[in-house]
Amino acid sequence: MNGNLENKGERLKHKDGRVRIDAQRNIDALLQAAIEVFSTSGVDAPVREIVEKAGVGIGTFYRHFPQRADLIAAVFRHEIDACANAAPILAAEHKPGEALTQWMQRYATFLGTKRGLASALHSGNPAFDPLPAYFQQRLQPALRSLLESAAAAGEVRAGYAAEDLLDAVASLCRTAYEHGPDHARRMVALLVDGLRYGKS
Amino acid sequence: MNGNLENKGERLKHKDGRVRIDAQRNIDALLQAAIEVFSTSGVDAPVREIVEKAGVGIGTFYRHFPQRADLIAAVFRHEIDACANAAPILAAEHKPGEALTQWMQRYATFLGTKRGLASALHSGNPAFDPLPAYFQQRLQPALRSLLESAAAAGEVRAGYAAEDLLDAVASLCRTAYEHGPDHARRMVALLVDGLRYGKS
DNA sequence: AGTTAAGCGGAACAACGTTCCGATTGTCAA
DNA sequence: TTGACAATCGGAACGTTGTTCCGCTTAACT
Repeated sequence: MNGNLENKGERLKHKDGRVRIDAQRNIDALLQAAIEVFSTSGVDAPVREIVEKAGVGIGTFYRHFPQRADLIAAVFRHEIDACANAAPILAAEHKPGEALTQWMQRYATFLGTKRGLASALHSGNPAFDPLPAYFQQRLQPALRSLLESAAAAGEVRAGYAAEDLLDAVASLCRTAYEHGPDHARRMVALLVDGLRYGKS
Repeated sequence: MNGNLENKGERLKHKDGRVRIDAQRNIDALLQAAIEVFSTSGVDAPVREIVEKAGVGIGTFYRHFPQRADLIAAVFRHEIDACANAAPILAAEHKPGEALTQWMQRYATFLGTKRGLASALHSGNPAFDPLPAYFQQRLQPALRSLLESAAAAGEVRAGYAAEDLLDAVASLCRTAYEHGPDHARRMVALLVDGLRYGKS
């Protein structure tokens, strides 16, 4: 996770290709405020509440996020990034099997956070269209790397695709979270232990 | 399905316990308009669009449905009633097994219509709280009656609870409708044929 | 027919997403 | 350093929503 929460993609600004520092500062402030407000008041929170917490004007908001949904999509991308970036960090701090276990729980937590966003994703708004692809593109390599390391170390069985595991945990969490977060954690742990079967 | 779309439950009006006929006429018009507008523009259609189609004022709307969600709930209840009331009619017109088959398709169609409402149900609005119970209370006896008749006639196997079948078809339709309405119909037909196994 | 309260209609309010534009300010050339 | 320009900023203002309010109308009973 880099310092700039969002580089505004590849859009070029001003004379050459850089973004003005005040603009970048406001973008960061807006994203940070949105993360906090969304977690407290949900994704339906008014734009004015976010801009107030960020300390910027409404016009500034709509300059960087032409539609409300663009902000939600940006927050979503940011959280995907944070989850994906956690993989190499965990891999460096723990043994391969333990890193895999912890990342799976991290992923499950992310899915739990995303609950409010799930219905927004299926709202048909075009702003959310690229998100599922981005989801796979970022998370799949992250998990695959952990998976291969753990398999190479002989801590888990090989032969399970990252894509399938991501889907399995996602559908597991969708129903499990209705029985409380603890239940979801146990089910995910159970799944990962299944990968360990016959190895430890 | 009776003439009055809605009797406003057990709420008593005027001197004794009756509702003024102009009020009842407007309630009927509003519900009828809502059914049409919801099927065209979805459940997010503006209140003003509904009252215009019904030919009444906004004040009249909010007199009978204090919140927008109350109208949605009333439409939902009405469609549940229509589905439940179809059971005895089908039972009178067809042989028990055929009546069961047709009602299941009728129920599946109802579930398809309800798609837009599904997300509204999980929105946390208290106006929708009593709906799931009403759903079971009305549909369960309707199906049980058809089921017992068909079993008594030796056309299907006995021993399957109405509640379980309702849930099964519901979850079947939730995923099947993403592959087109035809697919959902085939899956439901397949399930009912399963009940016939060894009988025809 | 007269009385009364329920019902009616729509202007008006509050909150929302979004647009617009004059004032501000970062950035580059000289 | 300074000037000039364009990107950026801020918030007033617009259009659309759900909802409230209240003077007028009318069904229903005596």
